[in-house]
Amino acid sequence: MAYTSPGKTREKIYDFVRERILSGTPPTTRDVQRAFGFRAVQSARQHLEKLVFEGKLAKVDGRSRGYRLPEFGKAVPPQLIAMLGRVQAGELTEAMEDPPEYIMVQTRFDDDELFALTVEGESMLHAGILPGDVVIVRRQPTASPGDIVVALVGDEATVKRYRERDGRVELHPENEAFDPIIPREDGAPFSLLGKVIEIRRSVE
Amino acid sequence: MAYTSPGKTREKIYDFVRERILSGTPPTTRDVQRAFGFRAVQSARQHLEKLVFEGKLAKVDGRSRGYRLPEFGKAVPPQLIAMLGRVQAGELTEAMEDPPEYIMVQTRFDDDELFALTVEGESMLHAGILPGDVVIVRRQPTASPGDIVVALVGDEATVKRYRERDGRVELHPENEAFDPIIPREDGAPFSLLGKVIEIRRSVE
DNA sequence: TGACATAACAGACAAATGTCTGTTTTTTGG
DNA sequence: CCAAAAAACAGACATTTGTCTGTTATGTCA
Repeated sequence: MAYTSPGKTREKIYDFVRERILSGTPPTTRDVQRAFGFRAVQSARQHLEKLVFEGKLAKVDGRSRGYRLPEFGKAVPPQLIAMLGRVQAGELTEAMEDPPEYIMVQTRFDDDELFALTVEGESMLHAGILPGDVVIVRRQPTASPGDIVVALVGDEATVKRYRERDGRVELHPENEAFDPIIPREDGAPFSLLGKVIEIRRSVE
Repeated sequence: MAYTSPGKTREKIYDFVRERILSGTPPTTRDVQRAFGFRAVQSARQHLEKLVFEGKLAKVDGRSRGYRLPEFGKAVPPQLIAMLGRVQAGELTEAMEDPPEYIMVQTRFDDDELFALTVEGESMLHAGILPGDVVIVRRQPTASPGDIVVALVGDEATVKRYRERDGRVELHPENEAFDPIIPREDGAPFSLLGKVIEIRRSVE
């Protein structure tokens, strides 16, 4: 490879490695070599080791594809969580799609206490939650008044604002066209699935 | 390792591998061997290959740590994009925070044509965009009527609905309390920064 | 019980990958 | 221009990892 001014190529290598780590497969030393057209492995290795020395990359010695992003030590690591779909027999199951879909989130919660769901209906319009929005939910059996929660009412998953009134749970829509759900009153089986911690909308 | 009934161990291996892939480092055959206490590499390999055959895992032959989640072949790779902050001298610059903040997105667009921004104000309330929401924006100099765009009006970045009327550009809020902005009329310098492609809200 | 499929083991080779020593070329900065 | 630093190259060895052939043990099911 042609000679470049100090740091120039290193920066590109950093970008390349970062990209690869984020996409799920850290590169091997020779991956980097090939990607940059080095004629010697050592050229790639030198840059990589320097990046580690500078603290811009971390590394597990001796293991293949051992480069990591250091900031993930302290910062919130990205996690993939499953998109859940239909409601079946009283519980949410993975969507029908054969390849189950995942979305990437960054939270301090553990990924197995999280799931995501596509919102149907306009009952939370005034809370800024529209049909088609994806909500990311943390599984928890209880909630605090004011929380936006996902609950199973009958065999339908629904997103509502959690309230308490006279010691009873109430699920409030945020749209005048809908009525509050007062679980024990209308006899529908009720269970709290979790609390909404993030909302996403794609508008391409 | 003790003998187990058919499929039993295989299922656990699948969970193990999936976990490892999701957490960023696919395991090696011998990682699996060790994790399950097999005394032969082939034991692990046999299970892994069968999982691939069943379609539950995908694999890049010959490469180290070559196991993948099958759905990931086509999925969009995640990217980190910069959170932009204040408006300075007519253009958006990176927020003051020393460690520049990044957020992870998955889109088909290139990461250097994307940026993210925190929404201030309630002018897009009825479009489900609240103060504090993060919008992910694709830089583009033009837009189509109906798009939600980010524009620089004066020296303030603003999120509005893009409209055209009599061949003139209009920026419409979605909240009666605000008035449309008709750029060339009130003489304020105007430039279109880009189009909003995603909205995110954290509600922890 | 016996035939068959599956699970697990043994040992080895080959390819990929990490690592090393030393040299040459180019850039940088005074 | 010169010395020092950085970049790139060359070639090799060691370890890790993928892969293979064949064998033994255990579970399944009629």
